[in-house]
Amino acid sequence: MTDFDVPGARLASAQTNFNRCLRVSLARAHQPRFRELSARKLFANLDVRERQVIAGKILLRERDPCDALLFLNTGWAGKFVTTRDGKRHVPAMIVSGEPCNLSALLFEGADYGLQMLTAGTVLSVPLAAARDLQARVPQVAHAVSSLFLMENAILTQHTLRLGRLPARERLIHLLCELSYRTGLASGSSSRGSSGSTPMEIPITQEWLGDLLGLTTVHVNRTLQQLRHEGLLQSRSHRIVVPDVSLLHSISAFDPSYLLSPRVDAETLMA
Amino acid sequence: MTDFDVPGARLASAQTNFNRCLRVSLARAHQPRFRELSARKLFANLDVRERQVIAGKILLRERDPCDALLFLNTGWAGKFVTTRDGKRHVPAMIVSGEPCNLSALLFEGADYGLQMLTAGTVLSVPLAAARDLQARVPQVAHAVSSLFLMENAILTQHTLRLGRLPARERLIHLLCELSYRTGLASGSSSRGSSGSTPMEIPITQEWLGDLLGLTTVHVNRTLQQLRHEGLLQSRSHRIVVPDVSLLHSISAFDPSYLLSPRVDAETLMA
DNA sequence: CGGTTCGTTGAGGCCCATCAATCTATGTGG
DNA sequence: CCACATAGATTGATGGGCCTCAACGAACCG
Repeated sequence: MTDFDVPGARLASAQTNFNRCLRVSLARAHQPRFRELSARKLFANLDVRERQVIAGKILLRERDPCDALLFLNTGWAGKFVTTRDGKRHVPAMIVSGEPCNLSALLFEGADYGLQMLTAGTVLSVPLAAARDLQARVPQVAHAVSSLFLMENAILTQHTLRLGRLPARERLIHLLCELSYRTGLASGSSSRGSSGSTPMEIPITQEWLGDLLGLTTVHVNRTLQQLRHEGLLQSRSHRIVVPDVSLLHSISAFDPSYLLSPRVDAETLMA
Repeated sequence: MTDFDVPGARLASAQTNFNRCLRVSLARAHQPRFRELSARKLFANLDVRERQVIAGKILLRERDPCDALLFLNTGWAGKFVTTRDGKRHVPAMIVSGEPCNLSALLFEGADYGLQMLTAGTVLSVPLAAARDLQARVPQVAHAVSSLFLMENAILTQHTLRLGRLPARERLIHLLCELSYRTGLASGSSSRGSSGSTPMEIPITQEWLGDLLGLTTVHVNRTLQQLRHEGLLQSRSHRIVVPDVSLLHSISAFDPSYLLSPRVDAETLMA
């Protein structure tokens, strides 16, 4: 159950990875200006640490105070809360490149826990420094708002899934969203050819259930159904979607909430 | 279906009402410094308009562009989205004093519609001016982030309701949240005495269903159950909770996500 | 007073939860 | 190298919460 700072040579790249995370997050929020802005100017003096963590590692306990802003550099993680009757609820997944505890910037103590689903690496920025930057640099403040907005859009869609979709559609809709968040949207196959776009999600059926408001038993049966339809395969700890575009074609998934044109940061900063 | 700018004498108070809305929003987000900061200094030159609107008025249509930042001054409103199969989903309610379309600050076009549940008044700030302010004044940027965070926390709790609670608890939990958001928390009876705290919510059972992921039929039956338990009365368009503290006592509702101490703005602005 | 919206009630059925057992994969220690 | 432990996946039986369809009553409004 140990994890450790990445030593030596890899430490030098912590700063680089942090910038990459910010670029990923902000590019996803369509703030193109930040791709260049952030890297050199804004975060040059930050004390970014990179940590390797094992699968199952709890990065943050519910209601624990926290003195760092975390980004997930590689791997998969999830937020969780424990209800009074002992059940677990998962309000959100976190994929690589996304911020983990944005609320820490404004809120003392997270209202959720944070656990790794896989092994991976986590970047951390001292909270005081991050807050200072947010307060002093308008571009940073704007970037923070953009990230909050993205989380809001994702949460809003999640309420739609939970409130309005039956299990099968709930699952498909989630998989579609994750395909976009991991950058594997159907049309954007990196090769120009018309090859299928595979996606692999390292998640247990228990996590899926807690995320989708279903029991593991029903998640299992729903997965079987989708397996029989040829939409996915599932092994232990793992769901494989051989062709993401197939999912998109049958789900009428509208990714605009993840992609819509935002106000260009440039016009705001002028 | 007409609505109009408030003429003459009342127009003069638009600015005042806007400041009140900001104070309400930010005080709720525990940013005490803003109570004084915002009123005179920050928003002095904004062209705030106040509009009276009738019940049922659609303030914003889904996917419509929008050129104003809206605050709900008085009355009740709700966000809604229409699913592909024609059903309506309600991701959030808006009570007086809360921002309506925060996302407009960063996002071209809302991804939800906005409708009044009651008659009321709406304050609007030209979007360009609001964005300018957000970009130039760190305090405003920080305030915006605070408001996003508050929405975020409310959405997160909503996913817990939808994903983990049965109809009865879902409804009670919602009522508890609304009691806090309207400032009618059980303990905070304005008179020091131990009188009961009543709350009145002007909402139809159809809206409740679309908000809680239930059918109107089942909302109706659940309300009947709570009525028989003496927890509430419901008339047409209206739910009355005679004693909010009763609800709180049976629901184990934890309002910390609405109340927890935030980072004081003062320390950030120093 | 007629139309429209909202609320209410009943019958029937399905989706999904619950309970419980079995199976598999993985890892661990003797 | 095997017995054992553990976590996750799978399967079946049963039941209940909530949906669906449909009709009627009640309140509101022009």
